[in-house]
Amino acid sequence: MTEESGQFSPPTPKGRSTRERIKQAATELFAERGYANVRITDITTAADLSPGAFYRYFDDRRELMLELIREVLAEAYEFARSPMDEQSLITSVLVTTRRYFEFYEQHRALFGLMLELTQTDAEVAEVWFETQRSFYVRISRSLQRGAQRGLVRDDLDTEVAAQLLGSMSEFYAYQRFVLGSEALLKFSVDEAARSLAEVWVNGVGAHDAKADA
Amino acid sequence: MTEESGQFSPPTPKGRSTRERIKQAATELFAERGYANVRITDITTAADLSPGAFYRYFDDRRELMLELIREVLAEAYEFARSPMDEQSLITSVLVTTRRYFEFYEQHRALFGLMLELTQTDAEVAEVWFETQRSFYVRISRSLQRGAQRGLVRDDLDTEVAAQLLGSMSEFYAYQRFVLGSEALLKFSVDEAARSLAEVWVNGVGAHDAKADA
Amino acid sequence: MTEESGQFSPPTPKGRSTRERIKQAATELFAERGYANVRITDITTAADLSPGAFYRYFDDRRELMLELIREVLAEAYEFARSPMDEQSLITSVLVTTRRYFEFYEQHRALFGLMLELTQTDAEVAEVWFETQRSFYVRISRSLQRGAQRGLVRDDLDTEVAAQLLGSMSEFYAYQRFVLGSEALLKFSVDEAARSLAEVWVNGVGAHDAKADA
Amino acid sequence: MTEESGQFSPPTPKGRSTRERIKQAATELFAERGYANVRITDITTAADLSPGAFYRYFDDRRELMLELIREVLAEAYEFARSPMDEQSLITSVLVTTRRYFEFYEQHRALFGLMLELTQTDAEVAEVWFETQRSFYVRISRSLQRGAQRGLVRDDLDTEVAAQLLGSMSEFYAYQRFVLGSEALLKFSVDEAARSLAEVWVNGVGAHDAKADA
DNA sequence: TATGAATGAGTGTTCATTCAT
DNA sequence: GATGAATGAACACTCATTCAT
Repeated sequence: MTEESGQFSPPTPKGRSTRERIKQAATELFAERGYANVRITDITTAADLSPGAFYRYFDDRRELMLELIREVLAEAYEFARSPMDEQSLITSVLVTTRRYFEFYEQHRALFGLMLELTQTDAEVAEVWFETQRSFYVRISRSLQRGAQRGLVRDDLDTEVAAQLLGSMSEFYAYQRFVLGSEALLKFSVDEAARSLAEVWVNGVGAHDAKADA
Repeated sequence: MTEESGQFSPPTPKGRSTRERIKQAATELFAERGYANVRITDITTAADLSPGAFYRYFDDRRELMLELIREVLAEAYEFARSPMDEQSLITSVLVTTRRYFEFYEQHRALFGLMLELTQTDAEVAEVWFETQRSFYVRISRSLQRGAQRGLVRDDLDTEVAAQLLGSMSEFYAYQRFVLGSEALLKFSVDEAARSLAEVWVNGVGAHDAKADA
Repeated sequence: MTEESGQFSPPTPKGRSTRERIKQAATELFAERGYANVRITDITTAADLSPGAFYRYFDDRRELMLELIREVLAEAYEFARSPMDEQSLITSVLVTTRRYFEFYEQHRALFGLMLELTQTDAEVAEVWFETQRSFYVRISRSLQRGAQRGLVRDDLDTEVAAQLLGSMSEFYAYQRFVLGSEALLKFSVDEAARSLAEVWVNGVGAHDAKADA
Repeated sequence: MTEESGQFSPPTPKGRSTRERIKQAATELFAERGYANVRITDITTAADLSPGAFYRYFDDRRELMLELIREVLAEAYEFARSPMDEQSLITSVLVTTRRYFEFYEQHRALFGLMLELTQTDAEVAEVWFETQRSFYVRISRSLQRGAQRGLVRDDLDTEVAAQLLGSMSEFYAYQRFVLGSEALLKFSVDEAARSLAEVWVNGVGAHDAKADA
């Protein structure tokens, strides 16, 4: 009656599978119609359940949504913390970018959800920012290492640069995988990843720029 | 019965001012709470009107929202079409970026609205994409001119590059001005603009990269 | 301010013409969509007026409707009181029926209105019943005269017969002119009138029926 | 999204009984006040339900109304198709008329509803016309058989006659049972039925009319 | 005489949520 | 664990009506 902390863990296998079915159904529906346009009964119907069943597993739609987002961001966080390959800068960036795009595409439903809700839901914003931070930190560190080895301009503010470069990847992925922006579809994901790596590496690389000649 | 297309144009000054008041109130409320959390009566109350008054001027909340977004994007479109200064590449990018950030900050309420809704509302997506396209075209052309003058690498795919660079600016602006992301606030807008211009120019500039040495 | 009895009589010619325009527009709209589906603004729009103008001439929609119905029924009442031709019974009935159908067709909009509203509006029912009564009286008297001359069965209850015969004409007219019932359209109005007169005259006529032989 | 055609069929007995309660309550209210003056909350209140419950069983007021009318007309249709007694013409007509009046009186609420709405609702008109058609066909056939046996004038257009005679019965019933027209109440239903049968039989019977002597 | 802006009560409808079965 | 009936607050939207201009 009065238990209200944390998420409900069903004791039986049947219960656990039902809970998963709800999450699965919700993910698909959110992707199709957006959070605002999905009713709880839509979810239960899609999961082949009665309306009442929902409340055995979640308090409300928001709780379910938060759980979904937390899960994907936790995975992304791990992803961001995995060791960076000690290859050449451009290869390294390329590999990372490709993996990132793969991950983003696979979870596009939830990334879309996140972007629909960050402005409105402080908790969504918070978990997202936290994950971003870990990405930015990772990029920033990588840039610092590059600077030490003379591969990266040493006058570069690695923090801002990391934010900018991260933004570029994330927004490109958002537009491509979530919005399906036609303009971007002219090029393959791989071409985009390659261009991105080039711009990135050049953007921060040490060299004799002629740009302002 | 008969399709009423286009928007209602009040014949009297009083009507016109009321219509504007509604738009103003709505913009503010959308910014504060997000589209999904604003009721029509919230808008009319904020505009000091009775609920019914809304429907004299708009069919529904969506129509109003679309008009707001269309307007700001039309302005942005003009902005994107204004001639690019024939200065040095980096100065040019810097100036443009600053102006873009200014514009974005000033209209952050509506850009936020747009990002909340693109996934859900096809018409929002469409007008936004169209505006983006004009930005991308502009950037792309500018890169081509740069390549002809030897300022920009000639092996660069200017279209993808334009999309990537545009993405970087837009998402940075979104995170900074709409979400108010703390991580970004460590640096001033001007620093960000400067870094962005540098990364950008270097990213595409002709030079002797040492990155892969 | 406090004048509230009877209907408003506009002092100026312009006012009078506007009042008529409203009545005209209302009649047409009621015919097209039925009373329940006509808004006051529909009427004023059709009459090329602003919503407020309506209230200069009528208290509300019901008052206007009642006036329209009263007018047509007053005319019908006069029609019912006009002297019956002293011709042969069948010719007389035929002529009357034809005239009745003509009148009904011409005013089908208002007869339809009446039938939509009698169940609901006691005043409509009352004025209609009164008019019917005068029709029934007339038919009844005519039957009595016929009986005196040996043209009509003398065992006939002329009152009930009058009601039945009146019902037949009125409902036929309603179905044909108001509802436009397709089934009835197979025959011309004239054929229907002729058949009606025959059935009628035979139905009440003195004769040696073989029906129950 | 997907068109939900047909009516909702509650899976449990409780649901079925609630659905019936709504229909019952609606029928009574429509009879009392007319369709236009019955709110959905009036119905749910009368059925001892909350407003929302209505929508579990019906899409809107119109759907409910259509179902009620369809049901009564389906029953009437069966009634009209039941075999005609092979008695003397007048007895046969009398018996049928009495049964028809009984049926009409019993369902006066819905016949009233029908007449309020035929002008406005094309679907109501359609189902009504169809039922009428079956009545007319039946009368027409009966007249044809009578003509073959010499009981009915052979110069009679049985189709028009059937329409006229049907109209007479139907409208009489409408005025008497739905409107409760005072003028008609002077005579008992039985007297009316008898007179109607007489007029009817004489109206179409073979005989030596003196009417035009 | 006419306009059109504004009102606000009234109503239909949705949907998260509860609960008896 | 699951159902589905029922609730009722919330909200969108309509439209008769008033009134300053």
